[in-house]
Amino acid sequence: MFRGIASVTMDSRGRMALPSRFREEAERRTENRLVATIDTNEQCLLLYSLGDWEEVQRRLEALSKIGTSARLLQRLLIGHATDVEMDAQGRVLIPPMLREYGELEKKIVLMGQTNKLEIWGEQIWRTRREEWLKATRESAFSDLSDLDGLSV
Amino acid sequence: MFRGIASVTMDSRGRMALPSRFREEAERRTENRLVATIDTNEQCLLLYSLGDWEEVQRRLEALSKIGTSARLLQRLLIGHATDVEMDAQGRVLIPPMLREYGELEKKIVLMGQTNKLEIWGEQIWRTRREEWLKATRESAFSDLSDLDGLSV
DNA sequence: GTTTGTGTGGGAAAAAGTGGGAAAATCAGG
DNA sequence: CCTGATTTTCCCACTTTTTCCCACACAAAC
Repeated sequence: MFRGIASVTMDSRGRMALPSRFREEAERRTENRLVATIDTNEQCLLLYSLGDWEEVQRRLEALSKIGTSARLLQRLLIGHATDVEMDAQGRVLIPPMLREYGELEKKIVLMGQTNKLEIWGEQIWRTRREEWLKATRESAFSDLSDLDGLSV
Repeated sequence: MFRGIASVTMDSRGRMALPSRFREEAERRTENRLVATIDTNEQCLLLYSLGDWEEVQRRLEALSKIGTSARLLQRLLIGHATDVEMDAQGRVLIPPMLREYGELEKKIVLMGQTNKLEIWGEQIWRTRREEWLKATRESAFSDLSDLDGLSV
Protein backbone atom coordinates (compact mmCIF):
# COMPACT_ATOMS: atom_id res chain seq x y z
CA MET A 1 0.00 0.00 0.00
CA PHE A 2 1.76 3.09 -1.25
CA ARG A 3 0.63 6.45 0.06
CA GLY A 4 1.94 9.96 0.15
CA ILE A 5 4.25 12.12 -1.82
CA ALA A 6 7.99 12.49 -1.84
CA SER A 7 10.63 14.36 -3.73
CA VAL A 8 13.82 12.55 -4.69
CA THR A 9 16.71 13.08 -7.05
CA MET A 10 17.81 10.94 -9.91
CA ASP A 11 21.57 10.80 -10.26
CA SER A 12 23.59 11.04 -13.44
CA ARG A 13 23.43 7.28 -13.95
CA GLY A 14 19.64 7.22 -13.92
CA ARG A 15 19.34 5.80 -10.43
CA MET A 16 16.51 6.91 -8.22
CA ALA A 17 16.35 6.23 -4.49
CA LEU A 18 12.98 5.18 -3.12
CA PRO A 19 12.10 6.82 0.20
CA SER A 20 12.45 4.26 2.95
CA ARG A 21 8.75 3.77 3.53
CA PHE A 22 8.24 2.92 -0.13
CA ARG A 23 11.31 0.78 0.00
CA GLU A 24 10.02 -1.23 2.92
CA GLU A 25 6.74 -1.69 1.18
CA ALA A 26 8.48 -2.93 -1.93
CA GLU A 27 10.66 -5.29 0.05
CA ARG A 28 7.66 -6.73 1.82
CA ARG A 29 5.67 -7.28 -1.37
CA THR A 30 8.25 -8.90 -3.58
CA GLU A 31 11.86 -9.15 -2.65
CA ASN A 32 12.96 -5.93 -4.34
CA ARG A 33 11.53 -6.81 -7.70
CA LEU A 34 9.51 -4.05 -9.32
CA VAL A 35 8.03 -3.29 -12.71
CA ALA A 36 8.03 0.17 -14.25
CA THR A 37 5.75 1.16 -17.10
CA ILE A 38 4.12 4.25 -18.52
CA ASP A 39 0.87 5.88 -17.58
CA THR A 40 -0.96 6.17 -20.86
CA ASN A 41 -3.06 9.10 -19.71
CA GLU A 42 -0.32 11.11 -18.15
CA GLN A 43 3.28 11.79 -18.91
CA CYS A 44 4.47 9.89 -15.88
CA LEU A 45 5.66 6.41 -15.06
CA LEU A 46 4.06 3.79 -12.86
CA LEU A 47 6.00 1.51 -10.56
CA TYR A 48 4.42 -1.71 -9.38
CA SER A 49 5.63 -4.51 -7.19
CA LEU A 50 6.19 -7.53 -9.39
CA GLY A 51 3.20 -9.36 -7.96
CA ASP A 52 0.81 -6.48 -8.45
CA TRP A 53 2.03 -5.95 -11.97
CA GLU A 54 1.43 -9.58 -12.85
CA GLU A 55 -2.12 -9.20 -11.66
CA VAL A 56 -2.58 -6.11 -13.83
CA GLN A 57 -1.09 -7.90 -16.80
CA ARG A 58 -3.41 -10.87 -16.33
CA ARG A 59 -6.40 -8.56 -16.38
CA LEU A 60 -5.09 -6.74 -19.43
CA GLU A 61 -4.61 -9.95 -21.32
CA ALA A 62 -8.08 -11.12 -20.40
CA LEU A 63 -9.58 -7.84 -21.60
CA SER A 64 -7.76 -7.74 -24.87
CA LYS A 65 -9.82 -10.51 -26.36
CA ILE A 66 -12.67 -8.05 -26.66
CA GLY A 67 -11.92 -4.68 -28.14
CA THR A 68 -9.27 -2.92 -30.09
CA SER A 69 -8.92 -0.10 -27.59
CA ALA A 70 -8.16 -2.70 -24.95
CA ARG A 71 -5.57 -4.16 -27.24
CA LEU A 72 -3.98 -0.75 -27.63
CA LEU A 73 -3.80 -0.32 -23.92
CA GLN A 74 -2.27 -3.76 -23.63
CA ARG A 75 0.32 -3.03 -26.24
CA LEU A 76 1.33 0.20 -24.57
CA LEU A 77 1.39 -1.02 -21.01
CA ILE A 78 2.96 -4.43 -21.51
CA GLY A 79 5.21 -3.04 -24.20
CA HIS A 80 6.68 -0.53 -21.80
CA ALA A 81 6.65 -2.66 -18.66
CA THR A 82 10.26 -3.16 -17.73
CA ASP A 83 11.49 -5.19 -14.77
CA VAL A 84 13.70 -3.24 -12.41
CA GLU A 85 15.43 -4.25 -9.23
CA MET A 86 16.39 -2.29 -6.14
CA ASP A 87 20.06 -2.20 -5.30
CA ALA A 88 21.45 -2.46 -1.78
CA GLN A 89 20.75 1.23 -1.17
CA GLY A 90 17.14 0.92 -2.24
CA ARG A 91 17.62 2.57 -5.61
CA VAL A 92 16.18 1.56 -8.93
CA LEU A 93 17.67 2.23 -12.34
CA ILE A 94 15.04 3.69 -14.61
CA PRO A 95 15.51 2.40 -18.17
CA PRO A 96 16.42 5.12 -20.68
CA MET A 97 13.29 4.79 -22.80
CA LEU A 98 11.06 5.28 -19.78
CA ARG A 99 13.18 8.13 -18.52
CA GLU A 100 12.59 9.77 -21.83
CA TYR A 101 8.83 9.24 -21.76
CA GLY A 102 8.46 10.94 -18.40
CA GLU A 103 11.07 13.57 -19.25
CA LEU A 104 12.73 12.64 -16.00
CA GLU A 105 15.75 14.67 -15.07
CA LYS A 106 17.33 15.36 -11.75
CA LYS A 107 14.30 16.30 -9.68
CA ILE A 108 11.64 13.62 -9.38
CA VAL A 109 8.32 13.53 -7.57
CA LEU A 110 6.91 10.24 -6.30
CA MET A 111 3.25 9.84 -5.49
CA GLY A 112 1.84 6.75 -3.87
CA GLN A 113 -1.36 5.48 -5.43
CA THR A 114 -2.39 2.44 -3.41
CA ASN A 115 -0.96 -0.43 -5.43
CA LYS A 116 1.45 1.64 -7.47
CA LEU A 117 3.83 4.54 -7.33
CA GLU A 118 3.66 7.39 -9.81
CA ILE A 119 7.00 8.77 -10.95
CA TRP A 120 6.98 12.35 -12.22
CA GLY A 121 9.52 14.74 -13.56
CA GLU A 122 9.20 17.70 -11.26
CA GLN A 123 8.44 20.26 -13.91
CA ILE A 124 5.67 18.28 -15.52
CA TRP A 125 4.23 17.41 -12.17
CA ARG A 126 4.01 21.05 -11.10
CA THR A 127 2.26 21.97 -14.29
CA ARG A 128 -0.21 19.13 -14.03
CA ARG A 129 -0.96 19.78 -10.39
CA GLU A 130 -1.90 23.34 -11.19
CA GLU A 131 -4.27 22.07 -13.80
CA TRP A 132 -5.82 19.56 -11.44
CA LEU A 133 -6.32 22.17 -8.78
CA LYS A 134 -7.85 24.54 -11.25
CA ALA A 135 -10.22 21.87 -12.51
CA THR A 136 -11.22 20.93 -9.00
CA ARG A 137 -11.95 24.52 -8.01
CA GLU A 138 -14.04 25.09 -11.05
CA SER A 139 -16.09 21.97 -10.66
CA ALA A 140 -19.30 22.02 -8.70
CA PHE A 141 -18.13 18.98 -6.86
CA SER A 142 -15.85 20.75 -4.46
CA ASP A 143 -18.78 22.73 -3.11
CA LEU A 144 -21.13 19.82 -2.96
CA SER A 145 -18.73 17.67 -1.04
CA ASP A 146 -18.92 20.01 1.92
CA LEU A 147 -22.66 20.33 1.87
CA ASP A 148 -22.98 16.61 1.73
CA GLY A 149 -21.01 16.23 4.88
CA LEU A 150 -18.31 14.51 2.96
CA SER A 151 -15.98 17.20 4.22
CA VAL A 152 -13.01 16.29 2.14
CA MET B 1 7.54 -13.85 -21.25
CA PHE B 2 8.76 -10.81 -23.10
CA ARG B 3 7.85 -7.39 -21.78
CA GLY B 4 9.29 -3.94 -21.71
CA ILE B 5 11.01 -1.70 -24.12
CA ALA B 6 14.59 -1.18 -25.23
CA SER B 7 16.48 0.78 -27.81
CA VAL B 8 19.28 -0.88 -29.74
CA THR B 9 21.32 -0.16 -32.82
CA MET B 10 21.54 -2.24 -35.93
CA ASP B 11 25.00 -2.23 -37.45
CA SER B 12 25.88 -1.86 -41.10
CA ARG B 13 25.69 -5.60 -41.64
CA GLY B 14 22.13 -5.83 -40.38
CA ARG B 15 22.99 -7.34 -37.04
CA MET B 16 21.00 -6.37 -34.00
CA ALA B 17 21.95 -7.16 -30.42
CA LEU B 18 19.16 -8.33 -28.16
CA PRO B 19 19.24 -6.72 -24.72
CA SER B 20 20.38 -9.27 -22.20
CA ARG B 21 17.01 -9.78 -20.55
CA PHE B 22 15.44 -10.64 -23.89
CA ARG B 23 18.44 -12.77 -24.71
CA GLU B 24 18.08 -14.77 -21.53
CA GLU B 25 14.42 -15.32 -22.23
CA ALA B 26 15.21 -16.48 -25.74
CA GLU B 27 17.88 -18.84 -24.46
CA ARG B 28 15.51 -20.29 -21.92
CA ARG B 29 12.75 -20.86 -24.43
CA THR B 30 14.69 -22.39 -27.27
CA GLU B 31 18.43 -22.55 -27.38
CA ASN B 32 18.98 -19.37 -29.39
CA ARG B 33 16.71 -20.33 -32.24
CA LEU B 34 14.27 -17.63 -33.23
CA VAL B 35 11.87 -16.89 -36.05
CA ALA B 36 11.34 -13.43 -37.51
CA THR B 37 8.32 -12.46 -39.57
CA ILE B 38 6.27 -9.41 -40.38
CA ASP B 39 3.38 -7.92 -38.47
CA THR B 40 0.62 -7.68 -41.05
CA ASN B 41 -1.13 -4.87 -39.19
CA GLU B 42 1.85 -2.74 -38.47
CA GLN B 43 5.05 -1.85 -40.20
CA CYS B 44 7.14 -3.78 -37.75
CA LEU B 45 8.65 -7.21 -37.43
CA LEU B 46 7.83 -9.93 -34.94
CA LEU B 47 10.40 -12.15 -33.34
CA TYR B 48 9.28 -15.45 -31.82
CA SER B 49 11.13 -18.20 -30.10
CA LEU B 50 11.10 -21.22 -32.38
CA GLY B 51 8.68 -23.10 -30.16
CA ASP B 52 6.19 -20.26 -29.94
CA TRP B 53 6.37 -19.70 -33.65
CA GLU B 54 5.58 -23.32 -34.36
CA GLU B 55 2.51 -22.99 -32.18
CA VAL B 56 1.43 -19.87 -34.09
CA GLN B 57 1.99 -21.62 -37.38
CA ARG B 58 -0.07 -24.63 -36.30
CA ARG B 59 -2.97 -22.34 -35.46
CA LEU B 60 -2.62 -20.50 -38.74
CA GLU B 61 -2.74 -23.72 -40.66
CA ALA B 62 -5.77 -24.86 -38.76
CA LEU B 63 -7.54 -21.59 -39.53
CA SER B 64 -6.72 -21.55 -43.17
CA LYS B 65 -8.99 -24.49 -43.91
CA ILE B 66 -11.91 -22.15 -43.42
CA GLY B 67 -11.67 -18.79 -45.10
CA THR B 68 -9.72 -17.06 -47.79
CA SER B 69 -8.74 -14.17 -45.53
CA ALA B 70 -7.17 -16.67 -43.18
CA ARG B 71 -5.32 -18.11 -46.12
CA LEU B 72 -4.01 -14.67 -46.96
CA LEU B 73 -2.77 -14.19 -43.45
CA GLN B 74 -1.16 -17.58 -43.56
CA ARG B 75 0.60 -16.80 -46.79
CA LEU B 76 1.95 -13.51 -45.47
CA LEU B 77 3.06 -14.68 -42.08
CA ILE B 78 4.46 -18.04 -43.00
CA GLY B 79 5.87 -16.68 -46.20
CA HIS B 80 7.91 -14.08 -44.39
CA ALA B 81 8.89 -16.23 -41.46
CA THR B 82 12.64 -16.65 -41.43
CA ASP B 83 14.73 -18.65 -39.01
CA VAL B 84 17.40 -16.59 -37.35
CA GLU B 85 20.01 -17.57 -34.83
CA MET B 86 21.78 -15.59 -32.14
CA ASP B 87 25.53 -15.37 -32.47
CA ALA B 88 27.95 -15.58 -29.57
CA GLN B 89 27.33 -11.93 -28.70
CA GLY B 90 23.57 -12.40 -28.61
CA ARG B 91 22.95 -10.71 -31.94
CA VAL B 92 20.60 -11.73 -34.70
CA LEU B 93 21.00 -10.96 -38.38
CA ILE B 94 17.78 -9.54 -39.77
CA PRO B 95 17.23 -10.72 -43.36
CA PRO B 96 17.29 -7.90 -45.94
CA MET B 97 13.68 -8.33 -47.05
CA LEU B 98 12.43 -8.00 -43.51
CA ARG B 99 14.75 -5.09 -42.84
CA GLU B 100 13.17 -3.39 -45.77
CA TYR B 101 9.61 -4.12 -44.67
CA GLY B 102 10.16 -2.48 -41.31
CA GLU B 103 12.29 0.31 -42.77
CA LEU B 104 14.87 -0.62 -40.20
CA GLU B 105 17.94 1.52 -40.13
CA LYS B 106 20.41 2.24 -37.41
CA LYS B 107 18.12 2.99 -34.51
CA ILE B 108 15.78 0.18 -33.55
CA VAL B 109 13.15 -0.11 -30.82
CA LEU B 110 12.29 -3.49 -29.32
CA MET B 111 9.03 -4.03 -27.47
CA GLY B 112 8.17 -7.19 -25.62
CA GLN B 113 4.62 -8.45 -26.16
CA THR B 114 4.27 -11.55 -24.01
CA ASN B 115 5.12 -14.34 -26.45
CA LYS B 116 6.87 -12.21 -29.04
CA LEU B 117 9.16 -9.27 -29.55
CA GLU B 118 8.21 -6.38 -31.81
CA ILE B 119 11.04 -4.86 -33.84
CA TRP B 120 10.52 -1.27 -34.94
CA GLY B 121 12.46 1.33 -36.85
CA GLU B 122 12.70 4.18 -34.38
CA GLN B 123 11.03 6.80 -36.51
CA ILE B 124 8.02 4.70 -37.36
CA TRP B 125 7.72 3.61 -33.77
CA ARG B 126 7.64 7.18 -32.47
CA THR B 127 4.94 8.12 -34.88
CA ARG B 128 2.82 5.09 -34.10
CA ARG B 129 3.19 5.43 -30.38
CA GLU B 130 1.91 8.96 -30.48
CA GLU B 131 -1.11 7.72 -32.37
CA TRP B 132 -1.73 4.92 -29.89
CA LEU B 133 -1.47 7.27 -26.96
CA LYS B 134 -3.86 9.67 -28.59
CA ALA B 135 -6.33 6.91 -29.33
CA THR B 136 -6.09 5.51 -25.83
CA ARG B 137 -6.63 8.88 -24.24
CA GLU B 138 -9.61 9.59 -26.40
CA SER B 139 -11.31 6.28 -25.98
CA ALA B 140 -13.94 5.90 -23.33
CA PHE B 141 -12.23 2.72 -22.36
CA SER B 142 -9.45 4.33 -20.44
CA ASP B 143 -12.01 5.83 -18.11
CA LEU B 144 -14.02 2.68 -17.82
CA SER B 145 -10.99 0.66 -16.90
CA ASP B 146 -10.72 2.52 -13.64
CA LEU B 147 -14.37 2.16 -12.83
CA ASP B 148 -14.15 -1.51 -13.57
CA GLY B 149 -11.61 -1.92 -10.90
CA LEU B 150 -8.94 -2.64 -13.41
CA SER B 151 -7.06 0.22 -11.89
CA VAL B 152 -4.14 0.05 -14.21
C1' DG C 1 28.33 14.85 21.32
C1' DT C 2 27.68 10.48 19.42
C1' DT C 3 24.98 7.17 17.07
C1' DT C 4 21.70 5.62 13.64
C1' DG C 5 19.15 5.86 9.49
C1' DT C 6 18.55 7.81 5.02
C1' DG C 7 19.63 9.98 0.77
C1' DT C 8 23.31 10.90 -2.49
C1' DG C 9 27.64 10.43 -5.11
C1' DG C 10 31.23 8.03 -7.25
C1' DG C 11 35.39 4.48 -7.90
C1' DA C 12 36.11 0.22 -9.85
C1' DA C 13 34.88 -4.24 -11.64
C1' DA C 14 31.74 -6.67 -14.41
C1' DA C 15 28.53 -7.01 -17.97
C1' DA C 16 26.42 -5.46 -22.02
C1' DG C 17 26.45 -3.34 -26.40
C1' DT C 18 28.91 -2.11 -30.67
C1' DG C 19 32.19 -2.29 -34.55
C1' DG C 20 35.07 -4.45 -37.71
C1' DG C 21 38.93 -7.83 -39.66
C1' DA C 22 39.18 -11.98 -41.83
C1' DA C 23 37.79 -16.69 -42.95
C1' DA C 24 34.00 -19.34 -44.66
C1' DA C 25 29.91 -19.79 -47.17
C1' DT C 26 26.82 -18.36 -50.75
C1' DC C 27 25.53 -16.57 -55.08
C1' DA C 28 25.66 -14.87 -60.04
C1' DG C 29 27.42 -14.98 -64.47
C1' DG C 30 30.37 -16.98 -67.68
C1' DC D 1 32.37 -26.16 -62.71
C1' DC D 2 35.16 -21.83 -62.02
C1' DT D 3 35.73 -17.18 -60.59
C1' DG D 4 34.84 -12.96 -58.46
C1' DA D 5 31.66 -10.43 -55.62
C1' DT D 6 28.76 -10.39 -51.81
C1' DT D 7 26.98 -12.09 -47.56
C1' DT D 8 27.43 -14.54 -43.40
C1' DT D 9 29.98 -16.33 -39.58
C1' DC D 10 33.52 -16.44 -36.22
C1' DC D 11 36.32 -14.02 -33.41
C1' DC D 12 38.51 -10.22 -31.10
C1' DA D 13 38.61 -5.44 -29.39
C1' DC D 14 36.78 -1.28 -27.83
C1' DT D 15 33.17 1.67 -25.52
C1' DT D 16 29.40 2.33 -22.67
C1' DT D 17 26.34 0.92 -19.17
C1' DT D 18 25.31 -1.48 -15.12
C1' DT D 19 26.43 -3.41 -10.78
C1' DC D 20 28.80 -3.79 -6.53
C1' DC D 21 30.69 -1.58 -2.97
C1' DC D 22 32.22 2.05 -0.03
C1' DA D 23 31.87 6.71 1.72
C1' DC D 24 30.17 11.11 2.79
C1' DA D 25 26.45 14.52 4.22
C1' DC D 26 22.68 15.47 6.73
C1' DA D 27 19.08 14.95 9.98
C1' DA D 28 16.83 12.79 13.61
C1' DA D 29 17.46 10.04 17.82
C1' DC D 30 19.93 8.81 21.84
